[in-house]
Amino acid sequence: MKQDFDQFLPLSAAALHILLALASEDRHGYGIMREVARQSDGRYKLGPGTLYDNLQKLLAQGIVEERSPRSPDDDPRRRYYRLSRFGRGLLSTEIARLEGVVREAKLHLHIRPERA
Amino acid sequence: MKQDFDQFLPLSAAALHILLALASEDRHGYGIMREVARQSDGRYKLGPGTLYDNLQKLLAQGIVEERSPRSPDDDPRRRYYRLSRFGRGLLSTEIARLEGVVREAKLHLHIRPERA
DNA sequence: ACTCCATACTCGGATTCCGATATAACGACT
DNA sequence: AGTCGTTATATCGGAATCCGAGTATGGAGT
Repeated sequence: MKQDFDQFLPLSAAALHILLALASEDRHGYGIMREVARQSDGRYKLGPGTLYDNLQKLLAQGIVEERSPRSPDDDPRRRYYRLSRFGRGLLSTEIARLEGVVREAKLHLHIRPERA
Repeated sequence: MKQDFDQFLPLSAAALHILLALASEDRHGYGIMREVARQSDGRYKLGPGTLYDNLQKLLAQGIVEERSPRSPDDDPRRRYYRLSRFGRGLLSTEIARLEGVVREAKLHLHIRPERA
């Protein structure tokens, strides 16, 4: 039985980047912000409003889960999040969709070669 | 002189698909709707609200331009749009960004092979 | 003491989404 | 000529989303 990923797609830029940040490892909120900024070389920054709006929704949808802190010497303020199994499948599906978009675009954009 | 594409990125899903539809050829509004649905196999559909909101904004930003009808025997109701030079550059930049996202994601998602 | 950073979270205005609806011309058929 | 389904543009308004400013707190560095 196939899960209905489609009703969640396409992901917003914010949701996509949050899931992507969680794909490599479980992170707490502030860590997600830093990772998103890092992955985009500082070009895309998530503010706290967008982050928590999205996290709340992703939690409610079962795409992301909260996890208990790993070790007791960890900063106790931190709340950790991880991708659920469903979320991982969803992200994979979205990535496949984006590959299609990229492929389609390349057919119609003459990509100018980088200056050597 | 480098244009400041960054302030327009990331594109929303709607804007991205509209630009993508215009990358292959100039189209009128309704044609954009059909092309977007076609490219996504009917999974992503643009309603008129989203379409015209976006079109208006893209026109104001100089990303898309209006064009005169090609031939006099064309349906006179149609209003045609085309990607501006700037819009084409913007789309290219966004596609490059998305390729980075896809690459990053693949590092961390173990793609499970299709059932044989 | 003061400042900066890390961390979580709220609030509210602005923006965007998006379906319902309106309007009307076109094509095909009877 | 009339009817129906499709093509086509456009607006409206409520819902969803974005997103920066602000609040709060503790720890580290100077």
